[in-house]
Amino acid sequence: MPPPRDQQLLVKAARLYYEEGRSQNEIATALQVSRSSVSRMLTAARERGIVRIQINDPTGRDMDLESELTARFGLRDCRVAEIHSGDRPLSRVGDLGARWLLDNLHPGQQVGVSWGHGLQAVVQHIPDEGGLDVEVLPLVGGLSAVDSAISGEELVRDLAGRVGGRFQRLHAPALLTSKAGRDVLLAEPSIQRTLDAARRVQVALVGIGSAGHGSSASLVKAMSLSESERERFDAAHPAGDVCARFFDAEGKAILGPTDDRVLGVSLADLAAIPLVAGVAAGPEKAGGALGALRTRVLDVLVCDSSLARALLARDAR
Amino acid sequence: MPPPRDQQLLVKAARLYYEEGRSQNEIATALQVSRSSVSRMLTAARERGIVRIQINDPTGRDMDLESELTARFGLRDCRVAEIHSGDRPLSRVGDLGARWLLDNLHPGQQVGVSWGHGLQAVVQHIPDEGGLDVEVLPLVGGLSAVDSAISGEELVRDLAGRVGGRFQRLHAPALLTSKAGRDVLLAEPSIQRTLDAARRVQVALVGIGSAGHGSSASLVKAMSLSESERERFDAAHPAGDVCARFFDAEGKAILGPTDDRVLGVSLADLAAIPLVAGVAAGPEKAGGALGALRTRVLDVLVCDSSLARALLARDAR
DNA sequence: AGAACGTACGCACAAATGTGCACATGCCGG
DNA sequence: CCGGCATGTGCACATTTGTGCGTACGTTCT
Repeated sequence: MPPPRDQQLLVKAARLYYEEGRSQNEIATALQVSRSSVSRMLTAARERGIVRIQINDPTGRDMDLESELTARFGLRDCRVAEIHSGDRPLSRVGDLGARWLLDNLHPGQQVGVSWGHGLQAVVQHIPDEGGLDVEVLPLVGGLSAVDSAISGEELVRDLAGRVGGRFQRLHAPALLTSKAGRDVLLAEPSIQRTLDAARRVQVALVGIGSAGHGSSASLVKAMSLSESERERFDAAHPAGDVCARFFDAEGKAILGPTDDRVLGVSLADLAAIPLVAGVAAGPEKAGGALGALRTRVLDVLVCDSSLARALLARDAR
Repeated sequence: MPPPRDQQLLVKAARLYYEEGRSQNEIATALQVSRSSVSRMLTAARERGIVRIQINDPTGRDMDLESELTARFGLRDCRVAEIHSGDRPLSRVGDLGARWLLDNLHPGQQVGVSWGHGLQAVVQHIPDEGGLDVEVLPLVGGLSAVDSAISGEELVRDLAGRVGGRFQRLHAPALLTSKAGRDVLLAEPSIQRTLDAARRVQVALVGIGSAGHGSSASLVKAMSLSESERERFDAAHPAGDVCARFFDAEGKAILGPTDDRVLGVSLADLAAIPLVAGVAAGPEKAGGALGALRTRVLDVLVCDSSLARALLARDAR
């Protein structure tokens, strides 16, 4: 057999062609092969994945805000939906979130999701094509108390259906009325197993709650805090939550009874996940999103331009 | 001014050309423009970054081991140097590490580094070309007690010089003989500032120490532990360290006196950094590297094939 | 309004690229 | 040892792609 196509040579040809922009003729001379070989080598390089061509659609995105947010908050990636009057921000953010997820989720991986309107919007915008072979996991328990439209259970199943993957369920509520109650459930092998798997996902997609808005408000109610607990919680100045884990405006986790009654991954667990994306829409979420960014748990932010501007203004130095 | 080239159309053309492999003629018909316009649109798409072409050099890498490690330990990326008899593993790993860093470090970002032979090898393999405009920061204090060849101070300066960026110094030792001593230094504004900046880097590159080998051994000495402290430390079964932060074989951080005397970022700080890469070479590092992977602080591993195989064997399920 | 400019378009031609074919080379199995 | 068989190469030709030029159209400035 003749020597298998020399990888080294393929790489060299690809560099000359795609990076330095030389013609195949020049490359042929430089590498001492015929021009037609160069043509074939480049084809081989593309086929073998040595050359990767990806297209990145900036339509409807505000790249300036994206790079400012990326720099300011040390993010790995950022998607900002340009909102024109009349647009439904949530829908545009959902679209960008869906595209981000499809760009960053690779076959064979696991992905964890929380819940919320933002997440729901993302999942709705994922085309129902299947064939990705990923596993979808819930990062927190179910929420019966909150608006049923945004239940996590559904979201996990719907997402798995659309991308064409498997999923696991977490047969437990997200919020318990006591730490003891939560700990009993945590001891359940099936719950432990799912939660352990959730901690090991490669990609997590979470909604960002903001104090007093949407589910964040309902969450607090569902914990049925005593008066003193409630006071203690308020004294810590909660700014928002991710996966029902609250933090203040500086991004400091708020522990104590409110945290002990949550069944789901912790903020530290999230920090350990290689790629965590937060989704939020609307300037009223600025408080929560700012705190979330400062927890440094998020690697990626998907939001709309008005929220982006609010974040940059509030974080002004 | 006529409306700027329709982004939407550029994207559509790029998709048809690069993803579906249609000829420019077909695209011209489909989009109702002349073929020459299609040619120009594609050029524009490349210039505006809508189409990105990257080449990925698999030379000297074992892609099979890479994907196995990636899957097994939930990494975001992995580079495994194929070692043939006679190669110096460290040199090959350094080369891959350098290439990884150049692929993942973007202009305007900050990068944090620790120290060690592995890091030194990486820095040596970075071509002295400059023009990247990044800032290099030390993640831990200096090490005078350990082999001077691997001092972090030098590494930071050398790396900054090669990539052509700025750097900051941490005017303090990594290891103190008491927590009080460290806390005094931590209170220094200049030190606090640098360390704060180090916590905010977008990319971190760290060496992985393994208990009893290389600098890990010297580190313990330099802390001058009392007998009881030493016993307590050993009882926790240290498997290795990253940035002088020790952990056991399960990846659990080892706190206590040994940890309190370190001046540098913590494991939790590292977990919060969006992209952390660990570098290690040689199968004797398996213990430390396995623990490090299990801390889930690392997003990326750069190693050689013998270490990769040792890791997979030890982690067998 | 009209000049001056910048951008985009199509045509036609030149240059670059892809590919069918014939042939070389190393390996295997009878 | 010799005929497949698989892989790689160069040649010649067909197709595809890039680009200079003349033109059209909208914006801005005078």
